[in-house]
Amino acid sequence: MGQKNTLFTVSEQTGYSVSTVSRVLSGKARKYRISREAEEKITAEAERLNYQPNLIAQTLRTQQSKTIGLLIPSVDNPFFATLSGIIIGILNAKGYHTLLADSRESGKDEVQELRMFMSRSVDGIICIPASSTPEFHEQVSSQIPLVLIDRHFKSTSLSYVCTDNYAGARMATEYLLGKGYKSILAIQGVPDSMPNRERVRGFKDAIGVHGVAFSVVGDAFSVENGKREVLSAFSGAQKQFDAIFAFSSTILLGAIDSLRRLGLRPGKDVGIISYDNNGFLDFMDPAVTRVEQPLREAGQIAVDTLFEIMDARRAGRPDPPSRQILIPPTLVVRGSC
Amino acid sequence: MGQKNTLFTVSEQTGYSVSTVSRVLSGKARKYRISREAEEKITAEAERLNYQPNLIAQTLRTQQSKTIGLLIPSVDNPFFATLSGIIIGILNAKGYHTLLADSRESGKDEVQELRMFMSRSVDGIICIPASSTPEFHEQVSSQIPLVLIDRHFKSTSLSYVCTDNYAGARMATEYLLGKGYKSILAIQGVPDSMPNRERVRGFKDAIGVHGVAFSVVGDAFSVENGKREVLSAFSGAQKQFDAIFAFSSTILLGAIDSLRRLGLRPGKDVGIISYDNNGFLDFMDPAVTRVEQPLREAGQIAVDTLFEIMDARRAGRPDPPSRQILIPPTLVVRGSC
DNA sequence: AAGGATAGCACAATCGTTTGCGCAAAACTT
DNA sequence: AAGTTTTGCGCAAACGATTGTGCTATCCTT
Repeated sequence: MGQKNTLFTVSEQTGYSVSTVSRVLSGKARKYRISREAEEKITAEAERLNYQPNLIAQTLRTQQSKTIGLLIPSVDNPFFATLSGIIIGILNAKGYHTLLADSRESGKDEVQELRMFMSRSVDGIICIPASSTPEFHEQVSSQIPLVLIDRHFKSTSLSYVCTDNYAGARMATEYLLGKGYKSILAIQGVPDSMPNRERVRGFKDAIGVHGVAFSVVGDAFSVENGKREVLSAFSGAQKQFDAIFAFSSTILLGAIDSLRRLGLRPGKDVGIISYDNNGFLDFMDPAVTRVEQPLREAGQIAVDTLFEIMDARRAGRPDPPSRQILIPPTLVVRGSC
Repeated sequence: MGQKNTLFTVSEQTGYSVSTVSRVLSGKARKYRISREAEEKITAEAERLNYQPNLIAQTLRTQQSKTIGLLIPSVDNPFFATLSGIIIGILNAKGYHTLLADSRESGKDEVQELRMFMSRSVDGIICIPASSTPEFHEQVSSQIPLVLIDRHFKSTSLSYVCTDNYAGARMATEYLLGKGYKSILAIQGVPDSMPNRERVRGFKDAIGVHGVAFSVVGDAFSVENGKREVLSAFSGAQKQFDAIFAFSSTILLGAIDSLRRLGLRPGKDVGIISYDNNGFLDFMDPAVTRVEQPLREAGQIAVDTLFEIMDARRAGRPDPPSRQILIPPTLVVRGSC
């Protein structure tokens, strides 16, 4: 049942042509002056056959797939997973479906996946970019509405909605400094990504004013990276730090793990502050002071922006002015520093 | 660039017919005896034009979309999100893309989404079912290869790969009992779902042997549910428990939150054990003893099983024998009980 | 009763690919 | 030189839907 029945089946069973059936079933009966009688017979038969339109054929014909492509740098990262979940939920509610792809933090893979989205005629794309330059995204955007989320590019007309990572990192760092910490280790994520660069900038600017010791290390938003960097920074005759700023909760976990291995108590021997929202952070030992980002709001704005572009293009209007939004994050104070 | 160029464009530019171009570009040049010369010219021109096949048209014609539908009960639940991530990763590596949908734990929505998958001509479906009966899934399965994961139905020929929830819950409960706890509160998730039922059964069977006090409450795999049930079980003149078995890590968080509100120390005043893997559980206060499920293995088996069915059907062979797998979970002992 | 208006529907092209079949020219046979 | 085989490619149908255009009854008008 289901997929087997096409307009043609209904057409055969009712004696009406495929075109008439199509018009009735897509709600255009009035517009095309189809008789009540025909309308009822056709609707009844479609019901009986459990007719479902073939979205593939529909897409080919109308160039509208009711599908949005969502491209993220890593499905494994809980931060991206959470954000994806939020976006998928919003899209579902709008009757859109989501094709989810993973660029594995690789610019090459990202281009691949974007090409794929185009081949699949997605109606729009939401992307957390992995590339360091916006050229390809801009090309894509000229064909398919595209908005960036979480990460953006320096000079581009692409619309984006991110959180203010500079402000967030600066706020976190100043909080640490206010607590009297004297040497701070920042463990960063993917160095080239805009949020990371902004966080580094915020961190350094905050430090700059006070002139305490610091170091920025690391290269990935992963648990492994957190482990590795803490091990190499705290073991042996290395320089020691009295506080750590983890740029993501995954990094945080790795860092804590290594601290414990080294016999250091996170939050006591070493102050801890982190980026990212995660329900678990409140239940850790100690609960982690952190910079939270309003993800739901960001997701909503991204979707809204995307749909505005889509609507405009469909109506033949010019794109709405590029919207580049930085949402302020929040410092959530707990007991880890 | 990109999407605009079709076989027809390349055909026009090279002077060869659309069919020849198609055969060359889909690697069937040899099979159809296309001359080297034609092949080279066409390939070069396609390259130059940056030709990308239109997957929608391809799907319509070949009935193969290279897309798998993944249906989960809730994108918000980190457990499902993690499992989804794993599956999407595996599929990506196989060159398949994933349409991710959310049934919101509703049988109605699930049917909707499955219909949608059929309309979209997905090549296969992986599903964590929300319905209580398998009828519709079986209907779908007769049209599109489908395997269940994490949850299954009582008597069905559908293939599934789940973890042994009975064994897991029994193991956890026996561990609690071994520790001397005398009254245990089990906070369950969605009552009708098979994993939940199995866990309840494992819990009760374990209890049965020892005859200690117990209660099974709750109705959702959510933080809220955990909060609510602990509040109502521990506040006022209510019966008190000396241990809690949370059927998911989300429930666990809620439970801990309420315990703390009530001035009870999780792991000290009340023993805690949980279901679910989650990197954060090791960093909580105290680290949580839990039943972990081998998700990566489960995902891999599900995908493999799905592809075997897909291969068989494509080759016109009968479906391979239904594969119903229960993977044993692991008890990870920490300090919370 | 002849003419125009309108209602009600079907024809056929189209979206971009794939593929069975067939046809012409070249190459080979005897 | 006539027939046979092979080479190299194009025609056209098909996948399932949408939609501009046009055709035929019926109806109204006078």
